[in-house]
Amino acid sequence: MRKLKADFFDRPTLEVAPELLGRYLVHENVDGRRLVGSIVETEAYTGDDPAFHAWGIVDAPTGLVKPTGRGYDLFGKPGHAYVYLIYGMYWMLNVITEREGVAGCVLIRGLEPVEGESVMWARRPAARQPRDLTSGPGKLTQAMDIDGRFHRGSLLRAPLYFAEPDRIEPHAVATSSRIGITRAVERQWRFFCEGNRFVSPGVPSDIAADTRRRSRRSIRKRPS
DNA sequence: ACGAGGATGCTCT
DNA sequence: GAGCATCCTCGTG
Repeated sequence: MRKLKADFFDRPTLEVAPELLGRYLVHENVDGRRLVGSIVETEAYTGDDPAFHAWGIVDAPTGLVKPTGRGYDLFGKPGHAYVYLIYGMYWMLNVITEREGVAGCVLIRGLEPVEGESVMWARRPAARQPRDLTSGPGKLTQAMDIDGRFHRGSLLRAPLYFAEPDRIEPHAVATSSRIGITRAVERQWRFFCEGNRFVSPGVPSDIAADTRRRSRRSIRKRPS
């Protein structure tokens, strides 16, 4: 099992995101226990992307980070971690993509446990069945013991890194709109292993927006 | 099997 | 003060 190197991530984000499927995320814990998951779901975010956190500090046509941009200096450092807290509770793990100076990253949204599953059960008390352990971006960071201490760190070496398994399980790659966003919902930038139980249960944002429209209309039509 | 609502903290307006 | 790349619990069928 070889670690993925910087050149894997030093490419267009829309190439990296689907190719991460079937590859491993490995956390070598301090107590020597290894937590390993096979990636089954990812999302791409780029500089030319209104849904991206770095939108606004990026020159939209080129995707280049403006030199005046505060923070986000790590964009353009392929293979590094962009980790942030969402809803005050859950950590999201992204890996930086693209060449130097260009903004982009891939959100890891789903893992299939490969090693250390007993540790994951202990870290995820709400889990009722195996799929509850890692089927979502917030769940998998809890299970894998990933939080803000990894922000800005390298994901090319221990304790946290990506790896090429001895054999990649055959899988069909499906796409959809990304989950939980309100902008650029028409972009089909979510990639997942079709039929895999560890894909997150969320509804793609274009479908969710359509469902909301329908339910509002039915309320309006209801006689009073 | 759904659906609604709450938790909770950081960033941006 | 609002919004957020989420998850969990507790209702109702």
